[in-house]
Amino acid sequence: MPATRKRNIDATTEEKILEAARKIFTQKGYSATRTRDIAEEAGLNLALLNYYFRSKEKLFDIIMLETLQQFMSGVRPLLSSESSSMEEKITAFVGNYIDLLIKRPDLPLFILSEIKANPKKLISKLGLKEFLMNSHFLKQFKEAVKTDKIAPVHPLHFIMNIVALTVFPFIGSPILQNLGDLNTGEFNKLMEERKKLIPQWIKAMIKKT
Amino acid sequence: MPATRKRNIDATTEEKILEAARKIFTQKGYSATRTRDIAEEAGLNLALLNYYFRSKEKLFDIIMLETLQQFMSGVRPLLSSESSSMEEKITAFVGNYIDLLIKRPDLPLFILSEIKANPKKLISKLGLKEFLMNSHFLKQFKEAVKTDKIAPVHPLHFIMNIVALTVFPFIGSPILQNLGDLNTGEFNKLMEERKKLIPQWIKAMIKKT
DNA sequence: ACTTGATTTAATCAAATGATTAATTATTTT
DNA sequence: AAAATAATTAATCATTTGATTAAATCAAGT
Repeated sequence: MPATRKRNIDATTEEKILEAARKIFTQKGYSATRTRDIAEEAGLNLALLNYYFRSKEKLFDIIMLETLQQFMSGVRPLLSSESSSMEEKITAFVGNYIDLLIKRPDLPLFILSEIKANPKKLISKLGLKEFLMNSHFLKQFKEAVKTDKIAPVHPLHFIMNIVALTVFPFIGSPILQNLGDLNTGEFNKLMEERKKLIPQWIKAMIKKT
Repeated sequence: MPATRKRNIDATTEEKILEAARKIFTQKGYSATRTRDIAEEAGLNLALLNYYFRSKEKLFDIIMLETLQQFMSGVRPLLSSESSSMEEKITAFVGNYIDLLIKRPDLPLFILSEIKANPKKLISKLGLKEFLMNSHFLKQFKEAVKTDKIAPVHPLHFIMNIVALTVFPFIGSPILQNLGDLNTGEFNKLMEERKKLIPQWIKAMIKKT
């Protein structure tokens, strides 16, 4: 019964497994990771994975839930705020995500691949829809369209564009780094630049012509 | 020896295998597809895969090469043309890709996932670098920066942005369709809109402020 | 019709892989 | 210290999976 174990010194076996699973799963995806890879990465006996987490799938579910929450947690309060302008929200959103993605660049491809493999199971766990639909951010956008301050397009275009400009470079980084002869440090410097640039670009895009 | 076989009526077993492999590989990726899935999809005995293509990996290599070529073929002549303006090239590029991706929406995630799993093997086969670096398109961009017609940013930002706005919606479509309560037809209609919108947006983005 | 070679099938193999077991070691409780 | 419980290990299972084999079927040339 690992759930109520006694020994609990140092970072614990359980945490080692989670850490290794996090690394391997996000790196290779569910199908391509072998439980043995995780055990080896953690420096532990294979049987311990099942002792602590019952199965590969259960372990994966934990990692995936945790990952989705991490991916959403930063953005919720940020887009809900009633006291910030739409532009401020965009700047905060972009800055927040680029910081996260510089630290964990393989999150987007991991999440999108697994959602494609299992949309029903995962999309609800993202909980994006319920949240975004009622967000102050969306209200501000619709209001700006209504009062003729910005060009009228489907809100989804607007959201797609912000996310695309922010997230896509990390999904395409192997190609893009190769294309620009950039090492990871140089690439990240470009991403840092985008924190300022994307809000400016978005602003220019939505301006009425 | 399938290479010099006699019988060759109807679309041939070989083509059936390729068709099935194309479908399953692009749908699930290399690791998650079982050779048995392909055989079943093709309605053929499993042993035929190896009879015709030697191994799962060799079959995959054929599909992947074909896919990368399809992904690049349209764009090469288009960005090389000496007789079109930069704006015209962007419009042609976006239109070309959105048409392709409406037909084959899972190409981008497939390609990007497999490149991540095996960058060395695949990036060279894309052959993007050699091509883009010498393209008329890039020359036009640099010239426009130099003559102060557009805002000076790293060319990679510019390329990222065009590709991101065009391709990302298809990568994120499960989430985006859910978010907007759209069926595939409605989603595609939005993508059609983007053929006109993206060039306008790009134009606005690069305008000097 | 017969022979030859290509194609197809059913059966099977060997390795990989997720999972379990039984024994061992370590820690906590009494 | 002894007993009880928890954690760990090595060995093994059962299934899946990519691949092969040997026999059967089919088409074309003679």
